[in-house]
Parts: sequence; C-alpha cells; structure tokens
Amino acid sequence: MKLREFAQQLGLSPTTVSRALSGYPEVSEKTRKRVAEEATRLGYRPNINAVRLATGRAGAIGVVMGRSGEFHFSEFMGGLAERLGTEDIDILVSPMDDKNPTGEIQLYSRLAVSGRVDAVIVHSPEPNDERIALLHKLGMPFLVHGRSDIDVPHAWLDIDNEGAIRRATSHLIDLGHRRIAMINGRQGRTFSLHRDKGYRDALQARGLPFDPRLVAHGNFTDELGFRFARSFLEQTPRPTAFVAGSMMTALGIYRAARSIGLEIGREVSVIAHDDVFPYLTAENMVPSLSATRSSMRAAGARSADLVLQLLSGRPTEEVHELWPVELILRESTAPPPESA
Amino acid sequence: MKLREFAQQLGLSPTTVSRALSGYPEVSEKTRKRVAEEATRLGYRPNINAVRLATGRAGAIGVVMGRSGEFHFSEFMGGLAERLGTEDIDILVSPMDDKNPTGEIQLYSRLAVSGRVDAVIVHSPEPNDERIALLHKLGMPFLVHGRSDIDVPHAWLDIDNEGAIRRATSHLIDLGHRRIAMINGRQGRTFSLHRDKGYRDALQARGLPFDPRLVAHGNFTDELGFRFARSFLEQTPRPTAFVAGSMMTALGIYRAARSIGLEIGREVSVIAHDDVFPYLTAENMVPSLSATRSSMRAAGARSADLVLQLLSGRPTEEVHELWPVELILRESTAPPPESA
DNA sequence: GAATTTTACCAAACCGTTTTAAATTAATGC
DNA sequence: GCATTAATTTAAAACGGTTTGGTAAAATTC
Repeated sequence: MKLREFAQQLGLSPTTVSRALSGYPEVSEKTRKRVAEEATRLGYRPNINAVRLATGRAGAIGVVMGRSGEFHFSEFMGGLAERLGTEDIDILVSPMDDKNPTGEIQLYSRLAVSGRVDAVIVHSPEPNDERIALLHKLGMPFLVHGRSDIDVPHAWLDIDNEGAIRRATSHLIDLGHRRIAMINGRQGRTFSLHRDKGYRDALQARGLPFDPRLVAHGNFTDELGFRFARSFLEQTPRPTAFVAGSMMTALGIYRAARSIGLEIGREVSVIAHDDVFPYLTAENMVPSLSATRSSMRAAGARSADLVLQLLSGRPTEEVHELWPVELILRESTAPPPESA
Repeated sequence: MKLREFAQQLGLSPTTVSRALSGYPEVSEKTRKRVAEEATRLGYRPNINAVRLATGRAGAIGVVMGRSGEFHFSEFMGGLAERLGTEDIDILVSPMDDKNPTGEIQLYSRLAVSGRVDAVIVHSPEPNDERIALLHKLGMPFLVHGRSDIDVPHAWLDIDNEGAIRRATSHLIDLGHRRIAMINGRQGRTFSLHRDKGYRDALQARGLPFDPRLVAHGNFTDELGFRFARSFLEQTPRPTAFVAGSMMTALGIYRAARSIGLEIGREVSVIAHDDVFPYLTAENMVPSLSATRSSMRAAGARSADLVLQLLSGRPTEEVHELWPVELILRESTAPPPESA
C-alpha cells in the first residue's frame, strides 16, 4: 500500500499523513492518533527507499570488517544490532582486505561517498589514523571504537586499556613476580600502545626494569599466543607471569606452558583481557583465568547509542566515553614459585 | 554530481547515460566506453537510494544473527561480505532474541515485508522450519545455509554432515574404539540430526550398539563441551573416544580429559568438526586435533554467489549444493588403550 | 534510390516518499 | 460580528535515478 492510497482511505492528503507519522507538530492530536491507528490496522509502512531518497538519509551505519583474528567482531556487531534493531537503521558490513593496506583508505572513501551510510564506526584505530582524518575531511559522521591521538576531533568509545593493564601488571608485581611477559595486540594500534604504557608504568612504579625481550605484538590468535609464550619460556631466567591481550592468546599461553610441563597458577601466572564471549569463558578455563574484563557486546550496544546521538546533532566533542575495566582474579594467578 | 549534470557534460541524455552504465544493449560501444571513462574521471556514481526506489530493488540481503554461540557467524559473514563487496549489494544484519522464539518468525516477517532486503539467508534450519514456510509464502527469495525436510521448495547450501560424522565415527571404530561419545549441536537442528544419523549409521554398520547415554546436544561452547565430556568420562566403562561438533566443544573436551588426568591421543581420542578459524586452528592444538573440516568462510562466499543467482532468476529447485567434508587425521586420534 | 529494418539516442512518465509554500479553517481580540 | 492571528491541511515541487514509448539517422533490402 502506498501513501497516496492510504491517505485517500483516511480522507486526508499525503502530506498530512506523512507529517502525522513522522511526528511533526503541525498536525492535530486527533488526526495523528487516527492516522497511527489506521496505519497499524491497514498495515501501511512507508517505502523505505522512497524515504531514504526524499530525506537524503541512508538509514544505515557502516562497519568495516577485517579478515583476521576478528572473533570479537561478532560480539560487537551483536550489541550494535541489538540496539539498532528497534530503530529503522541498518548495519552495513563492508569487508576489508587486510593484505592490502592502501585499499583500506579507499574502502572508507568509497563507503563515505557512496551515500549508503549515514555514519561509520572505525575500529582499532592507530595514534595517527588516516581513516579518521579522511572521514573528518569528508564530513562523514563517525565513531571511533578506541581512540586516536590525531588532532582531528572525533567521537569515541574506548575502554581503559592502560589502567586495566597497569592494574593487572601491578597485581602480578604485588604477588612477587619480577619477570612479567606481555603478549599484546597488533603493533601500532592505539589500544596496544595504551596497554604497553600501562605495563611499563606499572613496572616503573615499582622500579622494575623494562625488558623488551619480554614483550611481543601480534594478532589475537591462539597460535601467536603459543609461539610467543613458548619463546619467552625458553629464556633464562624465564618469565613467571604473562599479561595477555585476548582469550585466544591465553589459550595459546596455557598450551605453551603445558607443552613444557609448567603448571599455570603455580609455576606460571596468567592474566588476559576478556571481551566476554558466550562460547569461551575465563571462569571455565582450567585453571580458571584471571582477567581484565569488559563486554564487547555492551560496547557494541553503546556504540549504536552514541552514533545515534551524533546523527541527531550532538556535537562530536561531547561524545567521548572511557569505560573502566574490571580485574577479576581467579586461579591462574599466584605468587611465583621462588617466593612460595 | 547528479545524472542530469553528468549527462549534460557528456552531451548525452540521462537515458543514454543510465543505459550505458547499466550495460543495456541499445547503446553503441563507443559511447558506452566514453561514458564509463568519464564517469570514473568525473567521479559520477548513481545515487544508490534513487536506484533502489526506481528499480524497486532493495540492494541488500538479510542475515539474522542469533545471540548465542555464534563464533562461526563472523566467518560466514566475512565470506559473504568478501563476495558481495564487488557487487552493489549490502548485507543487512538483524539481531535475534534467542530467548523469545516466537519473536523469530515475526522478525523474518518484518524483514520480508519491510522491503529492505531482496533475499534472506536462513541459518541452522530445522527439519520442519517455520521460517522457510513463511518466506516461501511471502514470496521472498531465500537461501538456506543447511537443509530442511520441509515440503516447501528451498535453495540450500549445506555440508555433508552425515557423511563427515559417519567417516569420523567409522575411523574411530577402525582404530578399535567401541565406546564413542558424541557431543552434538543443538537438539532439533537439521545438521545435528544429520550428524546423529552419521554417527548411528557408522555404529550400526559395524554392529555396535547405540547408547543414548553417550550422546549429548547443546550449543557449541567450551563450557558444554567440558560438562558433557566430564559426565561421560565419569561413566564406567568410560568412552575412549569423542566426536565433537565444534572447535569450542573440543576445547572443553580437552579440558575435561586433562582435569581427570587422561591423555588425549592416547587414553582418549577426539575428532571435532572444524569450521576453519583464523584464530584457533586444529593443527595447533596440543595434541593436534583430528577434524572434519569445511571452511565456513568459503560457505559464506558461495552463499553470496547462490543468492545472486537466485536473484537473477535461477530457479530455486536448481540451487542445491552439498559440500563434501575433509577428514584430517592428527594426533588426537589413536587406538584405544585396551588394544594398545 | 525508395522502402524497410536496425541502430542509437531521447523526452517524458514514473518510483513513493518528504518538504516548501500556500490555502483553508478555527480561534482570538475587540 | 469583523479583522487578525494561529492552527490545520493541502497542492505541487523536489529527491535522483530507471524505463516506456518514441523518433531520427544509419544500414540494409530489393
């Protein structure tokens, strides 16, 4: 059913009906109510593409999906979708070819000029992120999931990576650990830098030396967790504790420790960052995994909110949100064997 | 830049330009080439919403995303997005509230009538799936990822779950195992039924009894893998081998076996189904995990293809694709200890 | 070389809304 | 009760393309 027919049935003009449904003030309460009722009764719904053409709004927000190590992506998306489900706003997923980094900026470019999205969410930014500069230049509203040091105003939602890792590391130091290894995320991402900083600051606060041979960077995969942990554990003296960037990394570390006969929670301590997954929980690992925790799904849902706020005119400078991170201690952390 | 301006610059009518760009035959090769070149040079791109309004096509395909245990979802999506990235077709993600099963059918209903998608992908169907009946009734094109027994024609792409599990189980029997446990997917899903069948058929072919106490169903989570494996291993005599529905389940089984001091690959054998993830690989587990393998990402990419074919008129009855599944033997399978 | 077909292009109608600008009706002031 | 103002409603013009139904020019046929 089209607007015209529907309006005719009501004995009103299309204009009035349109305004009634979109909540404009210049229509009497009585008519508005009648229109709303009849709309649900007769099942009239405006054609979404006509609306989009007429309003110039795309009715969608864009998310770029990388190829590798993105197991947390679906949680974020889930949160996003959950919140956006009630609005008339779609989520548009674009794939990104990680192998071709110059392609990324083109991709964002295309996304922005294509007019298919009203806003974009940028993930895992870098301190000086080209994408942010580009989107700002193009005037496309966007929210950064994470942060950037770039001197371009940008709305962001981030978790306190630095604080989380500082606390995690401090806790390990408190337990008596002196050689603490860190398996961080990809080199160059802001969140990795923040975590690095949290780690170094914690060491420095206690006067412990920073040893670059105990720090590694890479994708959040079980495999890298294993490889890095393995090579760290081959050093002498070997580290007695690990700070890990993700659950998958932690799996790799557990595996590496076992492979050389070390018992986690006794000979080696581990704290990892947990994005909270329904299918793999820190609580259930053996031994249960101490973790810094922050729900990726919640971040997705909140990101949706913030994007909606941006779109309804809230100034970019106001939209900054830094989430605290819980530190949950479980069995994988204990004093080092020497001090036992 | 609008079509009108662009056409004017070329000294052509909007009609001709439109046809040239959409590849209609009634335009000379020479003009078509010129139009194409100028379009890229001047950066003209048709307004997507205008196109959608005029053509009546939504330019998007819908995917419904459940909440729980969907770690393979992002791989599927990745494949989908990869393939669709070159087309002018978006992916629309709708969230589903798993807790409210009646909501699901409403969701599909809304999705179909909203006119926001040209086609829908249905995941994890049941033998008599309401969603399939609904979409058929509504005349919305759709592809089922999996299969259904429902007597409604539907296009599908599925992997040979039955054959895969039959082979896996047979292999375990060949090795000498007699008590083989099976931790399957959610009760009622077609793929779970197929796997059940493969399992039972393999047993039957060798004259082994089917013991319902060795079969469990549930979401693909590490936790359920652990819990089920644990309870199976407490039986006497205990199973000497496991067939598992997912990598996460396998993680749980490994954990359970370890927790009671059993060595996998010697005292307990495990074969799991591997959807191929970049962040967690069967090869790298310790011991490396024997697996039935089929790439979820490839399935996503192919699904995109098939949906496009459906949309361009290929008849539903022709679109059926059953993928064979590899069985890859690694260290987690060995003869049972008794026969060693 | 006239009649016919084919090729290449175009003007105008249409897709289904929103929104601007104007017209009607109701309410208020005096 | 008339002029003025405010509250509703509406006709018509966007929004930016595609597609229908032609027409003029070029190629073919006889």
